[in-house]
Amino acid sequence: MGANRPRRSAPRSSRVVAVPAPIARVLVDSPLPQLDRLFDYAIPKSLTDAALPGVRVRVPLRSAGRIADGFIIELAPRGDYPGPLSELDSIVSPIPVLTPEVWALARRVADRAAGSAIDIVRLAVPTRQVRVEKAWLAVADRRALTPIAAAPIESYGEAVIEGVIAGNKRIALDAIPRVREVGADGATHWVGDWAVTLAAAATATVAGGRSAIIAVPDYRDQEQLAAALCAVLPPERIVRLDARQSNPDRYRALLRCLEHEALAIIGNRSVLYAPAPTLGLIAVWDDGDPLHSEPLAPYVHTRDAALVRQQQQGTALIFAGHTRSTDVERLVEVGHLGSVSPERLILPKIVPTMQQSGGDRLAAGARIPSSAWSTARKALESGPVLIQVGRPGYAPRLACVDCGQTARCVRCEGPLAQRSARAAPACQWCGALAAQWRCSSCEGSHLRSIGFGAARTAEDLGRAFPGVRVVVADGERPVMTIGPDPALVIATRGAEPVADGGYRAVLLLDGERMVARESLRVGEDCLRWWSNAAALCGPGATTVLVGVGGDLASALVTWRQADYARAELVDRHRLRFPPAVRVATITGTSDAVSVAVASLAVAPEDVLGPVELAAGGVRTIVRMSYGQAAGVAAQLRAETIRAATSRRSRAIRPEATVRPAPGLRVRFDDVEPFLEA
DNA sequence: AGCACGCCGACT
DNA sequence: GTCGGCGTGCTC
Repeated sequence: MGANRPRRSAPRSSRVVAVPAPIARVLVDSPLPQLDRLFDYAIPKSLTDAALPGVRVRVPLRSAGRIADGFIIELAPRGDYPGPLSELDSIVSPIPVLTPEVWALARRVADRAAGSAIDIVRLAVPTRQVRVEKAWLAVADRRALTPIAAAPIESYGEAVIEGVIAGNKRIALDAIPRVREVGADGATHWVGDWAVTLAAAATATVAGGRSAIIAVPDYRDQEQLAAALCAVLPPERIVRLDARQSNPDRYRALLRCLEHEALAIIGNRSVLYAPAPTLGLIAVWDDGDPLHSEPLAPYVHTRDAALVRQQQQGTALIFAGHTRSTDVERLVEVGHLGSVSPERLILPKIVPTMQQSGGDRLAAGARIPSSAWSTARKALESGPVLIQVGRPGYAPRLACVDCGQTARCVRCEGPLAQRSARAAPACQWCGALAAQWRCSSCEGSHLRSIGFGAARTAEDLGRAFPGVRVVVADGERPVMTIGPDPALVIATRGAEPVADGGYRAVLLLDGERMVARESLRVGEDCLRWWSNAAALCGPGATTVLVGVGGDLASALVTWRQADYARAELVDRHRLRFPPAVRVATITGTSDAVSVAVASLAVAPEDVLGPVELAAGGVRTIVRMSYGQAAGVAAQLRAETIRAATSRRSRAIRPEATVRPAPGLRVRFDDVEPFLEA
């Protein structure tokens, strides 16, 4: 940028002197990796006033033969492009919706992930809504908002969290496992204590004249946080910004973020890309939840976006949770994050129960030991009881009566399951009803169910506790809250409602099955699911963990999740597994992948693969140290562009048997396929 | 992605 | 002689 400064110093009477016609550098909205850079455009006279950095524009793009969308990133007196410049076609809206901070974040985050900045910008900036914009512009007088008074943040020692915020420190924060009642506008809500703490932290930030961004994994968490915030901040200080909103709502929220007064901005993962007036705090709740991992390219995790933005803007940073992800533990160990725990430990009462049950003859009895039964029975006298199960539906798996083989769809080989007691068995992949099912190995035609889904558990428990209300909460039928009256709440992990006053007891079922799952993160995930459920207990309530022993059970019982993460990380270091190392998953045509991998400066033992993919093409996983990652990402980006521009790969094999997706795809830090490699 | 430019075979 | 095939490369 310095090279493009005007040559002459500005004359005194600037109005009469012709300024050299400035050019606009534009980020074009195109999915093509080779267009992920700035293009210079001349600014026509009619647009000089409105052509400001951050505005959405339309520009001609020769080869696409059309007008493309884009954003002015910067203005310069002259460009370095030697050819003749095209002119900006038009300015979509005069509002600079892409702020310099968000642009810098998008660029850096995309570079780290070997992806396109525009893919991040698209998450950051919703499309323009004319009506919303007009309404916003019509509010001419933006009166100063009333100042906010900070209340002390409880339970973490005097001024500890306030010090973190004021000193722009970075910490991992252990949340307190209990529920609290918060009141706003006469109504009261029960929320996790974590929401109260983060709301208080946001308030302290806003009171200091700075904004706070808080990212939560899902809508249920967002509702809790919103309720806690409403109790301590006026509504004009709170902005919600998430993917679930309609586009007009998102645009309205974005415009509010462009105002100048400090705000508390909450939402799910993409909230990290919100513009924020003087950002002072970034907080992430439960960073181990997979919902924090962005499913769209370039697949940037909330945690990474938070770390980059913290570094760029020098804000305070809080990763809060009941458990500690190995990723956050690693950051604590390298000294990037401090660690803050509650002043006084509040431990939920947790009892592990290795299997073998009392003699209840009901089906559910087979997996609920008698001690858990009696805990539930007693607790149901005074309030709601939570039963956490592993799977939704009725029968999560079906098998052939005759040979025991898992029943599979005749069309696509997907596993069959039963949604409810009366539903016909159907394929879990393609949804086809298995009407004329025949066992593929023994020709049998009768099915039996394997395992228990939430609906089946509900049915059995309802029979065991006649007259008690039974509520099923899962991904399909979400339940946010439960009243204080006795009820059996059967919820799949992660879908547990918050109960008024907390649950009187919590039963964690199917643990054995959850632990048996093949995944790098099973341990972390299970501990997180169980801890989050146990944290919903009311005072004195008992959590029973059924059928699991060992390190996981003792980490839960002693409530020492950080110790578990530490031990887990030692193993990951020994095995060179993430997050001890970073990994890049490279997929594409066999040629493109092997050329790309060969160009990387990594040791041969860190190249895992290639493996053939069913969809065609191959996949190779490359692991690297954190120090190597920037170089590897840059190289993979160059290879992606090369694969996208040279068409030889397609021409060489016109009659290939399976047609793989053209080009090269790169994804960083996707741990799921790691074990298969 | 689209679209123009460019360098070799059948054509009025 | 030239019309047009698609392989190659660029997009301010």
